[in-house]
Amino acid sequence: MAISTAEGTDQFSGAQRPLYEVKANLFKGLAHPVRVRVLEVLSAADSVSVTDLLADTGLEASHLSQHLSVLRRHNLVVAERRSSQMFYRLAYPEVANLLTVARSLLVKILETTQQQLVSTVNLPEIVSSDGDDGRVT
Amino acid sequence: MAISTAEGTDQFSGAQRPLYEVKANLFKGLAHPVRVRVLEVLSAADSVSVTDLLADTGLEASHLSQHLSVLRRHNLVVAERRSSQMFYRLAYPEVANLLTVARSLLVKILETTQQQLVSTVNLPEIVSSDGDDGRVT
DNA sequence: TTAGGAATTGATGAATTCATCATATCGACA
DNA sequence: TGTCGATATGATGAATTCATCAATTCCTAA
Repeated sequence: MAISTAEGTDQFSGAQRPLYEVKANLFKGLAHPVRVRVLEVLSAADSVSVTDLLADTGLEASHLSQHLSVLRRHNLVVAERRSSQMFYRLAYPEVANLLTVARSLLVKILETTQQQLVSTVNLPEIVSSDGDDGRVT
Repeated sequence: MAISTAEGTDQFSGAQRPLYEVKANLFKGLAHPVRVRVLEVLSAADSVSVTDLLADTGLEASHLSQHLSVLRRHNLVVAERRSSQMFYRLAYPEVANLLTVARSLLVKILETTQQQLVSTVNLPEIVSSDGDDGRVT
């Protein structure tokens, strides 16, 4: 097909990558519930420790870590060590914008398809730790 | 993990799907260069025929069709038959917004990571048909 | 009423992503 | 300096997505 994939799959593989490939790759980075959840949590707080994220998501540490690694690789988050813990935050406020706009679109779509939105409050097994008021982001 | 996947992978599988899963699923629908490209083309025109999309992308018909099917399943586009041809358009203008916001984020990211944006004009094998001036969307 | 163009569907192997487990690194502090 | 808590990395099989090819449906016009 016309759309080359020869230059690699991240967004750093040389100058000649078409925008739509880079864009698709960005969406790939967002295309997992755990990663979306993490970004939502980070959108609502300046900086969150991995420990807190573990509590929030109920994930196994290595599993979360892999998803954080994906988010880092996509330059969506940045990590910083503070003494013994790692803290993550959004790399750019625009990441939160993207989630917000995605949500608006979803509202439209779900309205039309007769679905009801469910806030994150009633969700199975997401342990709500302090600071998380369950608001829909 | 805490995040259930038992309810299916589209956005229609019952009311109890957490927002972050639905959102992740939306991003999955966008996570392919062909689909992004198609949405970009549709963002710039009211309605485009499959024939034109074929010319634009250089894809094999069945391949394009599968991606169009994904976009339909995700409610991102709607199809309409006009005599012998199928015409596609964005299901909601918000779809275009999402692409625009994604682009802004990408500009930020690529600025930081020293990458240069490349317009779609110089891309290999994308046949530029009438109406497509190669502008970056 | 059938031939042909336009588009979709189905099937298949290849490639990618995911979840899980085991192991490794890094830093604080005893 | 050795050990423990915190996090990351590596390896593996399972699941999903992709690309390609063949077959099918739908429409139009001869």
